[in-house]
Amino acid sequence: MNRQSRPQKIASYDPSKIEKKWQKKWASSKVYKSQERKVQGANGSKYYVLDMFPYPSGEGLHVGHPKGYIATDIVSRMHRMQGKNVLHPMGFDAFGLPAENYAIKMKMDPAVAMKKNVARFKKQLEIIGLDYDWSREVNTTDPAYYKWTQWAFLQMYKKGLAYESNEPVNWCPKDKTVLANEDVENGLCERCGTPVEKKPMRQWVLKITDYADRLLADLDATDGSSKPLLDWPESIKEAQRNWIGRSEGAEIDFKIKDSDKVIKVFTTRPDTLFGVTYLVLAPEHPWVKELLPRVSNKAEVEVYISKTQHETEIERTDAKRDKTGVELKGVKAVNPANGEEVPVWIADYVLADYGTGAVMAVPAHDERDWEFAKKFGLPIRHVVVPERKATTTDIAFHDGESVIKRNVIRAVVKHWSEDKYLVLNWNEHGWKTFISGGIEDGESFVEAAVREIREETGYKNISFIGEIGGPIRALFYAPHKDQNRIDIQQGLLFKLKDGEQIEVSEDEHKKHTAEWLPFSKASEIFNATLVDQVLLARIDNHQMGAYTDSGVLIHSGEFDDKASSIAMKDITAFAGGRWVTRYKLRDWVFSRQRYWGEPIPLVHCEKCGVVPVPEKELPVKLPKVNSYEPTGTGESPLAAISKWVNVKCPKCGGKGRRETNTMPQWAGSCWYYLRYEDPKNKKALVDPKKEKYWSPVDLYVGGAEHATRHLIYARFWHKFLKDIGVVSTIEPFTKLQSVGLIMGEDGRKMSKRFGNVVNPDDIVARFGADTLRVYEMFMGPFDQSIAWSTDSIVGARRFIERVWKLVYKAVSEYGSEGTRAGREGGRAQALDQQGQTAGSREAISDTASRTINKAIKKVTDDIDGLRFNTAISALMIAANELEKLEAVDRASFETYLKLLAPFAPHVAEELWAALGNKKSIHISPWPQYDPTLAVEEERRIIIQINGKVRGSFMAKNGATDAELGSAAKQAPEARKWLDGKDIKKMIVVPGRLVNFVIG
RNA sequence: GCCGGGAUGGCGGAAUUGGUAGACGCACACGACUCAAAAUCGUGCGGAGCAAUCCAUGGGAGUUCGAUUCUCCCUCCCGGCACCA
Repeated sequence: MNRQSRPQKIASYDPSKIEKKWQKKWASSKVYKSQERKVQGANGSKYYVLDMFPYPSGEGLHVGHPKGYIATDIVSRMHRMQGKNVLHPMGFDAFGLPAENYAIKMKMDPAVAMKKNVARFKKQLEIIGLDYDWSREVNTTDPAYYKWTQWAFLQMYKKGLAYESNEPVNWCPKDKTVLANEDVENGLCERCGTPVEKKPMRQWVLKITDYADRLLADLDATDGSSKPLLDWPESIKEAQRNWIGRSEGAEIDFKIKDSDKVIKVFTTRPDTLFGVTYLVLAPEHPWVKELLPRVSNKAEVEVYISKTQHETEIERTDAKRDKTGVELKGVKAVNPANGEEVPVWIADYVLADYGTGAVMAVPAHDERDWEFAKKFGLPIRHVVVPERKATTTDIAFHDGESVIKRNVIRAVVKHWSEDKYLVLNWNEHGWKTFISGGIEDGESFVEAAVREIREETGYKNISFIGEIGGPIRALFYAPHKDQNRIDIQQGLLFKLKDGEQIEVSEDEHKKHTAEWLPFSKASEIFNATLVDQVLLARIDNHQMGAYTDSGVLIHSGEFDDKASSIAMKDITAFAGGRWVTRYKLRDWVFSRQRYWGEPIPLVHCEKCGVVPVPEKELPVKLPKVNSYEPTGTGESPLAAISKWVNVKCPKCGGKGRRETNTMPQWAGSCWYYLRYEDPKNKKALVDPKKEKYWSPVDLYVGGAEHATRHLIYARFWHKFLKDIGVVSTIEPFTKLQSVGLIMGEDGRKMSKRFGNVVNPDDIVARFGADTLRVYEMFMGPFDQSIAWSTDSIVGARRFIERVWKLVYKAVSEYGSEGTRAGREGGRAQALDQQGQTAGSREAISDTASRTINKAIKKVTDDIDGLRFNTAISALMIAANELEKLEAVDRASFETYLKLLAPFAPHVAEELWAALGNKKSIHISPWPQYDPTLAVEEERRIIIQINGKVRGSFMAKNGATDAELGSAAKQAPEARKWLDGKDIKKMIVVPGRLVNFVIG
């Protein structure tokens, strides 16, 4: 090829020259504007791609932030080129603690600090070349925006979903505000890490629990077909399910003896009701105060209550901590199932705000109750036991024979010095079993066991270690007595002090001999009923405490012998209880005692009580104050501005006082995605027509850390807005994709604290925005956390430069030396002007178009599936293949640029223009995949011998199995293995492989 | 503890109705160009072995002609929930 004909006019790649130029041009020509005229278009043609809008902190962006924005940018660009009306907006979420704390630190007005930060963020986003429609920008701190946040709150208030409460709530002493449950992580304030205290405070609360069932159920809803309504990562759905924490169970009333009061308990295990041995109330339970006068140890109880009140959440909820509690002496509760009187305790392991604040304690079947009972010496009664049935025919239950029920002990005896167990070897049957026997009148379990051990083995110095969990029910046939037996077998663990023995009776000796079996040989123990195996497993796994699984009921009156799981509802009914559903989700504490948030639009009137601000007076603007510092008094700094606070009551005109609490950080983000659809509307939150056109969001991309806050809150608001007719869909976000973090080069989280922050501006300056974009998308699977590597980024840059050079092949090799392609935008010459033979031209363009065609499919599918790393890989492969060709026809190269355009919009646009195109590549039509081009004439067929790859050969497409088989047999690699061998079987996978199975 | 997701070369990662493991990129080595270096281009690059070949997708079993892919058990890592009755 004639290299001299390379056009001189295309300069070498210099991102700093082209990127700003195109960014300006795109903005001025409004390439990305989601035009209103299209709002009238067919509904199917819209595509709404949304990023979780940033919170403009003072630190600016690091390279991890734009990762999600680049992804949505790529997706939205492809959809735009595919002819859809794309909505890809951006805005800022700027109310709340972090911004306020930053402003206080910098001694600035939060509003001023926010403006500065927003400007900086926007600039940082701009240089990356993102295709946002900035005409739709929203900002949650803009009064024109928060007017509608306040409006939505008022609608909730009117529907009874916002209520005032004085319950104890999470209080952060450092940030001096109450926190929602969601803002507390392991008992610490999510923002500052300070241990959270429980404090009764006046606060506004949103009744999100009213929506708990819908929030949960719609996670698994389908869209009418079998497709899930929410195409969300399973991990996020699961996090929400956990957070909502639905559980079904029974509410059961325990009467207090000599009182008309009733203690309601909530339990998920009403089947264990007959095993209740005491009740426990939360120290805050309202009855505690009322019962106090009749409690004989009043002082002790009061000390305990005040102690628990002074604990932080982290102390209170530490499960590893020893159980504490105190009995309300003199108070008895009556078990409605059996009329038994049981003591009543208070203990801080029972939470006041879950269930009913009281539990029925069944130590035999609940680990916490077990621990508590052991510590305070309370009785333990087993009522649910696992069942084992003999299965071998000789000892399986015989139909028709009589059935005997017995209480039996099984003694597991450890050797005094070795890791061995004492078993009986039954002469007649050859069984090895643990020692067992019935209980005689007046004997305890341990006494019975000690007697049996002595009688059967002669060992006499025995010490008791403990019960091996609860009893086990065993069903089997005893051949020597001709009877079916139902044994309730209690396992007991012993250890011998020494080997001293007494004489064993002749009788016993005939039956069996004692033997020591090492633990490793435990499988030799006769296991027809499996009871001994269960005992060993319990010892091995240290499961000697509560039995928490289901099983068969005992000591349960008329419910004996029934399956516990089936008896649950019957026992509930029998005890006069109710079947109920409970959630872990708590109502959303919605007020903050801080300045920087939306004012809550309510007025407190001496006469009328709480009065909502009339809608026409919205927004209630946040006034300027002299001091932003939180007061810590339970009032926000707004309380100090008497001009603002003191208003006329909207209802009676009398003296009123504005609510001074503000909304939490998460308020504005609950509905911002709706405002983008109609950002300037002064009359409504969103115009119903526009809402109907754009909603729901088709793709939502953001951090997984929002799983149990923003994403639950937003779903809650959305469902409420649906209920009042503001929105048309039951869920806001159809598809959700979480972004994997970009870690620092040291593998730690990117943070100023670790000094490992990489600034995107620096990367753009050094390598260009296109390189940054390609690199971030190429790093690995999009949702995975991967460490940044400035070393590896050169790969992305090299790739772009190789594409840049490919343009020479496209414009010159077929063109004359007069080609003016280049920065002047001269149009490339048509293919056939140069002296090439038609045949080779065709061959080359055929190869090129096949290469491109493959890439079209892969790139399109991968962008749709958000597999950007493999899409880029496909682009690299295509570039490598094009490079090998002597020339590339223009059409193929232009198609290639289109595929590249979403990833590297500046380079693609520059080269596109260099080829003479006048309109932006970003509004050119997306290429179509041609399946006929994918059909190849020949394919490589793999030869396998016994499943191992031994060679390959080329075969015509469409060759029959027989043809492939004989061709494979002829191949030298196959001959080597097949000669002199018997071919037992031949497997042909058409178009793939031939496998010979030989002896 | 319960639930969800993972584990593949020196590194990031490819590979799905079970069919050539390691695509693509980084790093590295050698070669070309250069006075030299950088850049660029070319070649190689899982391990062992001169080779034939063998071993290899966290570990162990199983199903199969054939397993990174399916089943069971185990280990470790990440994430969510957690004294929620």
